[in-house]
Amino acid sequence: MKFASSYEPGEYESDIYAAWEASGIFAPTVSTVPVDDDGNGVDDRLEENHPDTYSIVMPPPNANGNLHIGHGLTIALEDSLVRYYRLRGASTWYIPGADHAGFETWVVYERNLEAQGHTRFEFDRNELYARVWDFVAEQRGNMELQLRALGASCSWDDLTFTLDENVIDRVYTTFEKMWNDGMIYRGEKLVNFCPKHQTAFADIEVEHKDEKGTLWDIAYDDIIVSTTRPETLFGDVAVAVNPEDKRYKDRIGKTVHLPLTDREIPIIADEHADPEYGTGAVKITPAHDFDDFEVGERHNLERIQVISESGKMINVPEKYYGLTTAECRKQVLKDLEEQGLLRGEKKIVHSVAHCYKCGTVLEPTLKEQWFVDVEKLAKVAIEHLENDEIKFHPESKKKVLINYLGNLKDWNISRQIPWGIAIPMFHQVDYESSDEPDWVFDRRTNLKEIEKAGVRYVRDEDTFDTWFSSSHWPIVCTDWTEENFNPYYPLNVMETGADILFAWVARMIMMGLYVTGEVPFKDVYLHGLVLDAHGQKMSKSKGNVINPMDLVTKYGSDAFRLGILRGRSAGMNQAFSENSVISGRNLCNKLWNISRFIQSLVDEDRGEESEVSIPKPDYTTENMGEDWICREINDCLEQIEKDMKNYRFAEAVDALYQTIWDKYADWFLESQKIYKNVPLLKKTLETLLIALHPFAPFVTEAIWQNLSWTDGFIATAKWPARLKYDPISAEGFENIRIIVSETRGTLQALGGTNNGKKYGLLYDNDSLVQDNQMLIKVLSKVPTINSLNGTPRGLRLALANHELYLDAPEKVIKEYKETLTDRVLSVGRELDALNLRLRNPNYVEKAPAHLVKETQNQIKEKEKLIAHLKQQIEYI
RNA sequence: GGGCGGUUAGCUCAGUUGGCUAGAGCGCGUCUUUGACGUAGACGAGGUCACAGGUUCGACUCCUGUAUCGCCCACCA
Repeated sequence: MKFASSYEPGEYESDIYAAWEASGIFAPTVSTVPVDDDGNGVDDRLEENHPDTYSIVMPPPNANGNLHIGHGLTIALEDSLVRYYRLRGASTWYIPGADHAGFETWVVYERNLEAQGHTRFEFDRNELYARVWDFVAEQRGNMELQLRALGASCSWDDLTFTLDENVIDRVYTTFEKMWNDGMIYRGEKLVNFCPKHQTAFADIEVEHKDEKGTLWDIAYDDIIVSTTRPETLFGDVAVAVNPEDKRYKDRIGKTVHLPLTDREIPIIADEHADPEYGTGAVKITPAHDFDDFEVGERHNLERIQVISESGKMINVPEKYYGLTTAECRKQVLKDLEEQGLLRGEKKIVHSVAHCYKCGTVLEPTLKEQWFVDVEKLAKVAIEHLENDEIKFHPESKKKVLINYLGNLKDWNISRQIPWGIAIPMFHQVDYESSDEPDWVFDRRTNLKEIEKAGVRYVRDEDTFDTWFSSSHWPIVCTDWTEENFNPYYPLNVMETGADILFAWVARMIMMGLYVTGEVPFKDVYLHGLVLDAHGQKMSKSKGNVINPMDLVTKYGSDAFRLGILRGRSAGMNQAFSENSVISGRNLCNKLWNISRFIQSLVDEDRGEESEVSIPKPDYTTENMGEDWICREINDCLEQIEKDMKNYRFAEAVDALYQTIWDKYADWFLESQKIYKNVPLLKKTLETLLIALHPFAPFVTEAIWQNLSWTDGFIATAKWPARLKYDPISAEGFENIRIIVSETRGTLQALGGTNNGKKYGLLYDNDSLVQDNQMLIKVLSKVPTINSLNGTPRGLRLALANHELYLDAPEKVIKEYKETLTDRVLSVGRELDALNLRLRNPNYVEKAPAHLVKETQNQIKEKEKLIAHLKQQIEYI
């Protein structure tokens, strides 16, 4: 037997994936190389007769890491789209990637290095780069196996690593263009610097946390300033007061004595000083505070660096030299206290910048770095966004993004870590010796030193911010070039986490427009965070992390995918629990058993068929149940098509659950236990399997391979066309469903056990019941169904339009009287509400006619029902 | 301070131009060895749609306000 009594995903999944991969079906069918079939020199794909393309790039997971739950969601979403469009006949290109994860990987590597008793300073940059490369190569591969286990139908030959040559080439080309366009500049600015990791960060990488701190009041002569960082006073170059502040008006332009030193510093007027806060006077330290830096710019003040990159005091009186900032603060406070200059302290809560990786407090540090002037980039991006060239899901994120771009500051792209793409800039060694520029662009970053026009240049040691290269992702993955038309660019959709809207999506849009002149993708779908079952953020410290691979092993890949897609909508953080995966597993098993059952009917049927080979008969519908299921399946297909277009994954999955389980299995298949229509069973099963395949690729393929009549892979099947059926007959089946449900419900309500076995059904003068008596009997599990000849007897079922009785004894019926009375009351209330609505002249006048008519019909039905119920009560 | 989002059943969530008796999954209760499936089937209980106003014939849906939870950005000497 091919079909075991339950579906065991572990027995099928890896073989199925291997078969898919070996057959090459994940590769796109339309190439990126121009095609000129008719020799007219024009790429023929520009015309309409070629298949559609569908392209999507995977946000590259860390090359040497493992997949976490967010990746699981990413793959479930993206692969469902890709498989769906593949079934719809598009040339799909799902491009996998691997991220060198510059900083992340570096942190892990440096930790290893330190564990072995080494430090980064023992090696030069090239050596370190080579060592990390080997480290990553050793660890690599895990995540790729995990992507396969999740069923990702990506084109493995096209896997792009963020340090691949073509990526670096493209990044250098862009950088060169920007350099020539004057958009790159080297500036000494304050940067967020992590003293532990010895690198700077972009604003976006900084994590702000509220912390308790102290605000000290210090006397600078007669002016009291407030500060949370007394140790930086050695870097003070001014005291600022608000120009409107009357208290200090006549002091502006004068000087005060800087405590603990012999320096005089000026009192300046600047809006930055808030008269309401503290004493209204602020010390200005341009080298160690972002606001002060700007004040310094405005007033052309000196920048005195008093904290080194390793966090030690420099350029300070000898007493303080070499102390850590914490030690220095203590000493300064002590000395001020002794001199009577410390005038007060207050506990406050303020937000402090931390390294998002190690939690160390970031030190604003003066550094020479490469910056991208983002003004033009942001402006162009905003124009295209406002022009609606990219559709966002959820829609609201577009506004958020435009708002962000409107306030963007210049982008620091220098990082002081060796693991990354080297910045292709070289500076002159001997500045005096030539008129050549100080800095030159050159791609030969494998060299430390180059010579140009007889001048020696040395390479900048820094590497690019990863987001600078990542922002090229749609361009590099699709092999976009300046020369050729590329049918895969722009991407159809960019699917990624809402948390990197600014860091990644914003930059891809700016870079895509800058490099290609086009937006890099047509749609953006952003998913929220996967939270634990109680809506809490997953974290190692809380111990509530769910590993997707554990769930795949336990319940199967399909179960995981179905489970994580359910109840999820774009942009929303959503809780996730094992329960939803269990429910997915159950659906897979259900479908498996449906298929097993149908295969057994097909096997039986074959024996009875004549041996003469006649053309394969198409299916036809022969009764109401068959017409009905065709209608329901068609509705389901329509729903899925609409949902996929709008990225409503959960709704599509829901529609499939309901159709397969509540309709196909519970009603149609049950009815087929009496009337078998094997061609239709085959056709409908195929349809449902294909429709579910994007979401549950493995079980549908496993079934497809086990069925006796199907060919090829379901993964490359054709999306089903609508089924043919008789709509009037289909609607008729709804009556049967009402009759059966009412019968079942009444049997349960009668009290006692196993009533279904005890009481038969009687009908009077009802052709629908007469024509379908077998079906009604079997579905409602009554022992008999007969025409009532003569006086009605038993319990009349509460159906407005059908004369149907349960042949129960009087005693049982009497006990049911109360239930009937309750029912009359409740139907009565519904009737009152309907009547009220209809008695409102405004409703009758203004509501659409079909609604009014519907209300009238409902009233008729309810009235009839009440009459029947009352009649029954009296009869008892 | 600016912005965004949530508040619907015990839990997690749907509810798409305002219109059938507000739905699903899980959980809960009762019953059931039925031509596949107990990872199942049948039936059922459970909701003042956060609150207060407003618009409308009609509001979970639109508007205003309040409460509450959460996120993002900026600022915090």
